[in-house]
Amino acid sequence: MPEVATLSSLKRLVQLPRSFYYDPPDQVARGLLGKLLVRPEAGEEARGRANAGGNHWALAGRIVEAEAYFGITDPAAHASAGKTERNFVLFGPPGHAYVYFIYGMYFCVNVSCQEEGIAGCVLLRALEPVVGLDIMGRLRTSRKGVLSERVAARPASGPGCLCQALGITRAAFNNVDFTSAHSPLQIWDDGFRPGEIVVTPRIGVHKDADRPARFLIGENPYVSVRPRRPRKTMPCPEAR
DNA sequence: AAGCGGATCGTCT
DNA sequence: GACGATCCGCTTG
Repeated sequence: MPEVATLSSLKRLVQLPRSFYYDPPDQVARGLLGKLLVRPEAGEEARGRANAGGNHWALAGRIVEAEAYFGITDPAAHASAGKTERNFVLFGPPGHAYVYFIYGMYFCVNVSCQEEGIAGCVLLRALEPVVGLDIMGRLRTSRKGVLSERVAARPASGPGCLCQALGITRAAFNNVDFTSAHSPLQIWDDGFRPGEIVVTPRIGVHKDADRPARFLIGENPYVSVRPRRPRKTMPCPEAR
């Protein structure tokens, strides 16, 4: 099912123009479902472990899950406290990559949207591999050289997994322009249109935890499968 | 199926 | 000095 194409075999590809990214985050998140996140000639820039596939390869995956973050008015958003050294990309022009480091170990990538000065964004949470499934597996291989069948089959299902599978780091990708023809990270439309779109609360979010802002393609096996957020522990009134 | 703890560190209080 | 827009492996039911 995955690995249906090489990059050059894909037809009718159109890189999303800047104008696509001016809409509000929830609208952009829906619009991104079904689009292709592409690293053209990824091997050119890859180093070390990331270069395991050789010198000339491309990676592409279909976006099947994304979350909307609503800028300074959204308590769950990184932009809620205003512009900082970390999140400045969100306040710039739309269609750029905001990459941040999380839990001391992982990266996550967002697509900035809305006009300059307005800090809306969309967190990319899961891809269906389309080009380079084998390379994605190598990039997901642990330091100990372990690559489970489960991970190899769904290497980009989760925001941290997605960045690892595509070799996305903050140093190399923060603030890159998705709309540039020469960008190392691009978003293309190949004509695919998702069927049913499902909306749920965002994953791992505690502030404004019930807001429906996570969008995914229904029935798609590559969406991240995560446990429901832990139930609040209720204090026992008898205990003192 | 769900819950936990460990790994690991930049960012902001 | 505490806390994540996470992931994985192990334990428990």
